[in-house]
Amino acid sequence: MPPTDLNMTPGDSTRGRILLEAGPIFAEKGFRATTVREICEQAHVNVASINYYFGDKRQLYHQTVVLAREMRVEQVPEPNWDDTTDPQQKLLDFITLILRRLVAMQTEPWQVRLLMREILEPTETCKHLVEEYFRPFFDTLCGIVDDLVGHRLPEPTRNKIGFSIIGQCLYYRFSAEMTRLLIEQQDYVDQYDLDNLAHHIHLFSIGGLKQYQTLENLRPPNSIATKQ
Amino acid sequence: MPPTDLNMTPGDSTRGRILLEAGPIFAEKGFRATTVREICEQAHVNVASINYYFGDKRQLYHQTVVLAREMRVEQVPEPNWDDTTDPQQKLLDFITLILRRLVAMQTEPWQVRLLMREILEPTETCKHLVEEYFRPFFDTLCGIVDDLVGHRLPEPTRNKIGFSIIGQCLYYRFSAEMTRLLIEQQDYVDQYDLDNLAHHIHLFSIGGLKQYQTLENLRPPNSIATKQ
DNA sequence: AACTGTATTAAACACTTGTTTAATCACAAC
DNA sequence: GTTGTGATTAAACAAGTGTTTAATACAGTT
Repeated sequence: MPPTDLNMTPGDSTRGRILLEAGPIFAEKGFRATTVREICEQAHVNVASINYYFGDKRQLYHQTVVLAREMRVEQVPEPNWDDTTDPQQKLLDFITLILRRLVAMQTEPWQVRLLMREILEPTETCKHLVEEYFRPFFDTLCGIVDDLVGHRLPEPTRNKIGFSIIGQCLYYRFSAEMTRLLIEQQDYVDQYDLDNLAHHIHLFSIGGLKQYQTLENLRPPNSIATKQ
Repeated sequence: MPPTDLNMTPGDSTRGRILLEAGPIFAEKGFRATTVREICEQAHVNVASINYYFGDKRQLYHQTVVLAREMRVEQVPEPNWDDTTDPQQKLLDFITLILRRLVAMQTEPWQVRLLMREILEPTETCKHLVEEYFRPFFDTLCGIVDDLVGHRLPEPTRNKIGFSIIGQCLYYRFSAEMTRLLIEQQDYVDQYDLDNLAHHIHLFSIGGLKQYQTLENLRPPNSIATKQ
């Protein structure tokens, strides 16, 4: 029976080497388009090794996604807050955390690409990802929103505010390549760095949140007039 | 030489039938994972027909993307405004237009899936898409933002506001499947219908825009304090 | 009826895919 | 030294890929 390499630094063993070489390739080309032969060539192992260590290609993919999440959490740790931390500061920190960990401006680590693939086209692996990672992440954001609004919002409303904040951030990951076609290349480098973007999204979101601080905006949308 | 079917209703001819059957399959599985044999089987044509009519698989794909855009514009026409239309109403109409045409809540027409693929992983076809479709679309939004803010913003700032609005909308397309894993299935059906979402995004964005109506927030982010 | 150019077809081609097999290697235990 | 066990290998396998070819069918024209 092949070894499982739990709690070991990948890269030392043959199994770990496969994992670390497979990750970037899966991230770049997706599960289907990636060939086991390319992975094995990169890792300098025989084509049979993948089936020997992981059973099949699918289980290897699953393991790379799990590893990607673990590495990303370690690479970009959460900010440490205490009871006195200002909610506005918390929001800015949180936006910065998303941009750093999941958007990764300019650069694009393979771990990020892989996780984005799971958001866009979830496989079985994504359920694991949501429960272990995204849900606690989102709950943290909802807590900050509650503090900033100052009173209890209906859950769907609070969720939508959360999605508005996350959506602004993730735009720069999902639409990055198209955005580069849309605006001046030089502007993109100069004006869309991490701090600049975090500042804008924070400012814009604080404004959006203010709309929900007054109770009058909480009524449901009664007969919105839209054409067609 | 095979016919080109310009200005013809697809579906009548063999060529048109291939195009209409290829679209949904490319949308569902992507270019690479789609096989010409599956397309030909669906369209009840011989495997050689694709090469006969389109040259190769790639050119067929390009034509399906162009067709998808044309159909989507026709299916969801732009609202008609005049000089007296309120900018706030314009913004709501525009948000509704994005949600209808590009996000398509609940349902997911193959044309939308195909266009999203081009945003996420642009091929050569995307350049054509940006110039013919996305750029004028985005310019319209920027015009509305200008009207609402009331004074001239630096272009990168105005663009970022535009991206904040579009980002909130596209979130519900890109992260739709993951969001369904995150929140109650029933809530998603009840609380995230098109009008409800348009209302929230409109309200939230109006708040965000107000932050830029006062000139004081226009200074660059000077030394934002973020951990790590 | 013969010709012409387009449309369609079955079959073959050359190549890549994930997986399996059986042989070989390395190395510790006895 | 022999044995045994896990690691690694080259080779083969079976299925699927996009594309090409050469033959055939079918109109419309002369």
